[in-house]
Parts: sequence; structure tokens; C-alpha cells
Amino acid sequence: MPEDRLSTTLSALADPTRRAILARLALGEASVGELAEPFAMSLPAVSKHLKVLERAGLISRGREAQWRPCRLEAAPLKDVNSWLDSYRRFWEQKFDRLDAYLQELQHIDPDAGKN
Amino acid sequence: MPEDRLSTTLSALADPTRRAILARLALGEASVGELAEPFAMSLPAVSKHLKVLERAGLISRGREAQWRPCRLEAAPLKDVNSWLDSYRRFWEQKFDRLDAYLQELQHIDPDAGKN
DNA sequence: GCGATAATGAACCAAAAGGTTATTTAACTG
DNA sequence: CAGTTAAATAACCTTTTGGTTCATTATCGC
Repeated sequence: MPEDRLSTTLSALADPTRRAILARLALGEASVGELAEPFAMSLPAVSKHLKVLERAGLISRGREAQWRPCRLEAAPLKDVNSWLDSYRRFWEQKFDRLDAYLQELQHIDPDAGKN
Repeated sequence: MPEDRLSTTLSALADPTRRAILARLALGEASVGELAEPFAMSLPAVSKHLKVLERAGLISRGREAQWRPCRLEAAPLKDVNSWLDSYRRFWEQKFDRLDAYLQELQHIDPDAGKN
């Protein structure tokens, strides 16, 4: 089941633990132990999450003595961004309409209805 | 398991069939039958995908006679975009580095190593 | 009301996801 | 070498996912 890259990326991201790991890595490299520390789960569980992230190309791992420092790799996020981009007009349009509506409210003639 | 909204959205998006459905809906409303047509799977299967998308707030459904037209709802995509945004600098930085590297390659002294 | 059409629901199944504990590997430390 | 620390692997379990088929609901057209 050679799933497409985008699906692999998105499903890797569809887990709060994994997103938290990425957020931590945005601050800089970290060992598995450091990454695991904030979570109420076993180390093997975190190890599995890391493997998922690695398969998705979202992290890479070095080797330094008995530590395996993880590093954020943002390339797949760029792909997600590109995919999203073709939908941007849909949520911006929503804004445009709200905008238009608010403008409309503002431009109501203050004297309307008087007299 | 009250999963967070972002996880729900991302896991809804982490399926090629569902993304294809959204792509179709970007062209305009469609009935379940129309949406199912391109796929080699049963109608109930598509119905399930639609339910996933609906739970994620990515589509909404009207009712018109015996049809239930689906409509794209992009709001959750905006949230994904916002989340992504905080990582933008990482993939842009990557480009900067590639850029720098390519520049470096270009600026290597063509005579280096000669003689 | 009857039959066709559109879609959902129920029951089931296999595979994948996310976790556990126990074991193994690898590298440092004394 | 022996002991300790960091991490991965193995084996297992439960829940979720993505699909199936068969049955049901709802609405239209006659």
C-alpha cells in the first residue's frame, strides 16, 4: 500500500503528540528522551511516533554517542502548504463576504428611516 | 476521546479519496452519487468518507428532494493554514540555504585545483 | 399506492494505529 | 570487563479505519 506522500504527511500530522514533537523540534534538535519527557507515555510509544515522523520525512535523525538527536525537516510541510493554497480563495472569500457585510453595515445612511 | 479539531481536520484530509472529493466540491456542489462516480468503491464507502468530512466541518449537506447536495466548507482549512504558518520560516530557510549553496557552487574559483 | 432512485444504516471483516511490557542493541564509564 | 544509559525491536492487545454486503428510509413520478 504505497500511500501517496501527501497522505503520509497529513496522517503523520494528524496526531497531537506528533505535532507537539514538531513544535519542540522547531526550537532546536533534541534527543528521544528529551522529546519524550513532556508526555505521559512510554518511551517506545514516542519512538514509534518518531518513526512515523521520519517515514513522512518530517524529521531526520543523527547519531551522537548513545543519543539519536532529531531534527525538524520542513520540506513536506511545504507540500501541504502548496496543496492548501489551491483552497485559499475559499476561506478568503468567506472573509471578503464578511468584510463586504461589515462595510455595508457601516455605509448605511445614518439618516435612513428618519423623518 | 474528544480529539482536538486540528487532528480531526488533518486526519480527514489524510486520505486521497477524501481530498479528491474536496477537489470536486471546489468546482461546485454535488450529490453523493456524483461524488462517488469517479471511485472504484461502493456508495456506502463514499457515504462514510462524506461523514468523516462532515464531522471535520469540511463539508456541509443540504437537502433537495432525494438528493443531499454537498458543499465545501473551507474554514477548517484556514486553521490548518494558520498552524502551518508557524513553520513557514523552516521551509523558506531551506530554500535560502539551497540558494546559498548554489551560489557557492557558482562562485568556486574555476581555476581551483588546476596546475 | 407502487416502483424506481438516492442515500444512509447495520453488521461484519481485515488491516492499521497507538499503546503497553519485556527484551535487545549500542555506546559510554569506571 | 561489568554496569549504566539511550534507544530500538518484538510481541502483544485494543480501538479505529476503510472497505464490503444487505437492509432500510425517504422522495419522486406515475
